[in-house]
Amino acid sequence: MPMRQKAGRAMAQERDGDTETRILDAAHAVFMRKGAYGARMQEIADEAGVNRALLHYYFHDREGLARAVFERAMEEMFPAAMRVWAADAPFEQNLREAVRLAFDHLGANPYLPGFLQTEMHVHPERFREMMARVADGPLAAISAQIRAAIDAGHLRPVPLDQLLVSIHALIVFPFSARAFTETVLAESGRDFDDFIAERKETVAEFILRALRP
Amino acid sequence: MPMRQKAGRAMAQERDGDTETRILDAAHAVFMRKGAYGARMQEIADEAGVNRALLHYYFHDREGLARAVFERAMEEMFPAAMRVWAADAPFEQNLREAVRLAFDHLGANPYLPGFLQTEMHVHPERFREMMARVADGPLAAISAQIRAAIDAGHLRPVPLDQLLVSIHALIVFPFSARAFTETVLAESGRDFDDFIAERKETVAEFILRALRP
DNA sequence: GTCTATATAGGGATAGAC
DNA sequence: GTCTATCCCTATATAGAC
Repeated sequence: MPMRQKAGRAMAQERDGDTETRILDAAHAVFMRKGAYGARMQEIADEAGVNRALLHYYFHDREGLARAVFERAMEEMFPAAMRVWAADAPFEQNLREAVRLAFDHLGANPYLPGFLQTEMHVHPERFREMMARVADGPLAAISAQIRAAIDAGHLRPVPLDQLLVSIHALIVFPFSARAFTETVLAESGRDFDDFIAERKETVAEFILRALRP
Repeated sequence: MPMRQKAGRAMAQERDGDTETRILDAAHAVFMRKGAYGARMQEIADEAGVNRALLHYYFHDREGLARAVFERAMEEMFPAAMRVWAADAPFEQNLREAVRLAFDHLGANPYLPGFLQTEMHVHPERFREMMARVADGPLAAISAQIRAAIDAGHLRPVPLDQLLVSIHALIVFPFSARAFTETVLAESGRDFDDFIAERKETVAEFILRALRP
């Protein structure tokens, strides 16, 4: 139902990219702040510097917009991970690299996990479908490497699905539950970015030690 | 602003508890499903078996209702944890017990983390204030025990805040990111409840191994 | 305390001009 | 492609009867 004719270049607002992209970027920004639910179409239009009606012209309705933002975010998350686990390096090295990469990406998009969280709660079907399309590759690659490392005796045998969830939990949770994290940090008086920078190193270590045979 | 005169007992709908409690329970149930944002007041009223106007009578507005549900949920979460960490047992034993307890509670309220997640995103101030009131005690108790165990040489020295976040991540994330978890489980064809039951045992083990000196 | 009926606002979506 | 103007619906919130 959404119609996207990119034909004749626009003339007016040439600030960054074409109008459709500007709207998408604006929607992304607002959704990160307010969530896909509490975001007002007006606010998105303002942020994009266009009229509310244009949002409907390009994305039909709020759902179309949410879906587009969601899909682009997912597509950006996983291909990067894909490359790491495709590498033919030892498990330990790949893990460290993947963790570092994930933290860099989330550090640059700290509200992404919260948004995805909400989306996955409101539209679990869409999320699963999307995951299957974009994340099955990387997940399979990680699984294969873990299995191989276990078989080779480098890692303690652990249930694969538990480990996959644990790895993601240790990376994503500090962001998705940011307010919780900050409560903990209030004690030590530490800065969130600081905490994340340190975590980038300690998490891989934590996982590897837990997996020692 | 919310007014709660519990004076004269009600006469009609006596099904479970007084009306205020029934409304609160209903709001809890609906919020778990739809989130505090997408929930309709009508749906809550239906679930409680009362009229929409009564919701306003007791809780003034949707925000008041959300706050009440949120506060009760938080107050139920942490006192239980409190008791465990107050026990004068070895760290390892307390950890296993606390993990088991947490999983039991979340297993019975699987959508609670998602709800809290959203609340903490939309009202970070309220969340922090609430955390300070209800969770600082338990957190301090855990911290003290970990520090003592490290000083005694039973645990590898690790940054305390990192560990606190990691422990909670490993427990909460599978629920808060349930759709993600289920995607992972789709591979192994396993059931969510099954996965959680197993996790109750493996997570403590995972943490303790990661902390070996 | 609990209901019915109603005021009111806010926002999503569309029609149509330019 | 982009804007203005408007329709319409939904949900919240209140007033007032019982």
